[in-house]
Amino acid sequence: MTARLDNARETISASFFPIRGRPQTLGVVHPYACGDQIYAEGDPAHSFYTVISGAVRTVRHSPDGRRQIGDFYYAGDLFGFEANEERLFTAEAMRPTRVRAIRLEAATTRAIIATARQELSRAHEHLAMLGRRSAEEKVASFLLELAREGPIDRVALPMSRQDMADYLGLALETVSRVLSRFHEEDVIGFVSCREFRILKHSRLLRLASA
Amino acid sequence: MTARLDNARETISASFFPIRGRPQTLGVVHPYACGDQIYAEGDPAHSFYTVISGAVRTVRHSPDGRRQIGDFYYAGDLFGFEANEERLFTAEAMRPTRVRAIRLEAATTRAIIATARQELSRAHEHLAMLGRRSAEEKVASFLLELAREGPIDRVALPMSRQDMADYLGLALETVSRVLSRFHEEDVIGFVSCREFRILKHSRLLRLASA
DNA sequence: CGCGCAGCATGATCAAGGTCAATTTCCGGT
DNA sequence: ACCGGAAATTGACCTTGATCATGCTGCGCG
Repeated sequence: MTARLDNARETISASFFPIRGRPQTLGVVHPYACGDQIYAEGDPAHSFYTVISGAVRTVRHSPDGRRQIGDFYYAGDLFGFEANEERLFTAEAMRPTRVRAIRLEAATTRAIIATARQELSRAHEHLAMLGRRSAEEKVASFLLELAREGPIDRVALPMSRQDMADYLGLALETVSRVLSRFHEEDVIGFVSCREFRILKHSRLLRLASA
Repeated sequence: MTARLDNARETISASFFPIRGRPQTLGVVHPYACGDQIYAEGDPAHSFYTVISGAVRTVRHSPDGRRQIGDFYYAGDLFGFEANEERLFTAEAMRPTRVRAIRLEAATTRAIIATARQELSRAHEHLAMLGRRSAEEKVASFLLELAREGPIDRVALPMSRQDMADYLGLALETVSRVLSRFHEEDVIGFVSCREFRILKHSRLLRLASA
């Protein structure tokens, strides 16, 4: 999310992941196919996870079927630290994904705090994103967020329009329309509908106005 | 930051929470008048806090002046645990308030995790509140939330309509209108404009449909 | 005791974005 | 290469809630 977060991530990796070839003794690796549940809302929360490869989303359904996405997680990200005994969100693989599950009892306090920090940081960013902002602003900052690491051309959109919509609190069609408008105005270009490049970075920044 | 937390772990032993009547020696008590800043966006985050009495809100301003409220905190609540080195929100007293500040180095790991968990839990609740919900649903669940502890009649609204609006991602006028409608339909009754009672609890629950 | 101000309520208007519906495009499987 | 279904785009229309404007109410204070 932020540079600081990136730092945090590296710090964690340093302390928690294999250091200089030391064997990875902690945690169990699980593979998931696209769409598989990693855990479900209501499950007991005994572990947290690191994404080895692939992509994960956390979702929550309201009784009337509306969907809210908590966050998206990619390789290197930590997820699944819950504030409560039970899961509040369901975690699903968005494509073939490998994660390492770390039981809370087995984890170091330091790793737990690091995970909590990252989750909190993400939640706060997401909060700021949802409050009183226009569809254009939401989509623009979302695209910029995606493009943070990696080159500005050929940024992947690992999620569907529906996922983006449920993350941003918009309708699928609105997301699509805003993307089309950005394309129209050559702010972004589409390689395919799941991959874009930023053509006018400063313009996009202005549109996001975060 | 990580280094500091690490230190904290070693510094442990002095348990922060009152365990079996042992006096709380840790932390410094600060009094604030209504409107005072406890900390500001951008400040270094070296402490977290417990509310002794009064009420606190955390706020964030976007460049164009829009305001987003992170959360409201009352007596007994913990707040001010940041995922980053710097404060992302400003904390302000909403009326005469006393807080206890605990420096991170002085805090136990346990207290830090407890704070992080509470903050994360609140952020997630708030997230679910902001995504794709109608004004009525937002206001209804907010009122129910306020009434959670304490009796159903005479629930205090410690914040202004503007604060409620900035918390829910609505305009002040919308909040006012929805409250009026609830009043109209005898779902709630107003003692004064800052104090209400729930008349039709089940109806309010249905309106919230969380 | 009334003045003045801040907070709240309410009314009229309008635009952003949601909804419904029809195509079109993208892909994977045979 | 072709087909079929899912995902994405696009259009027409309508609802929700924002905005602007005005009036009301409670309350601190000279």
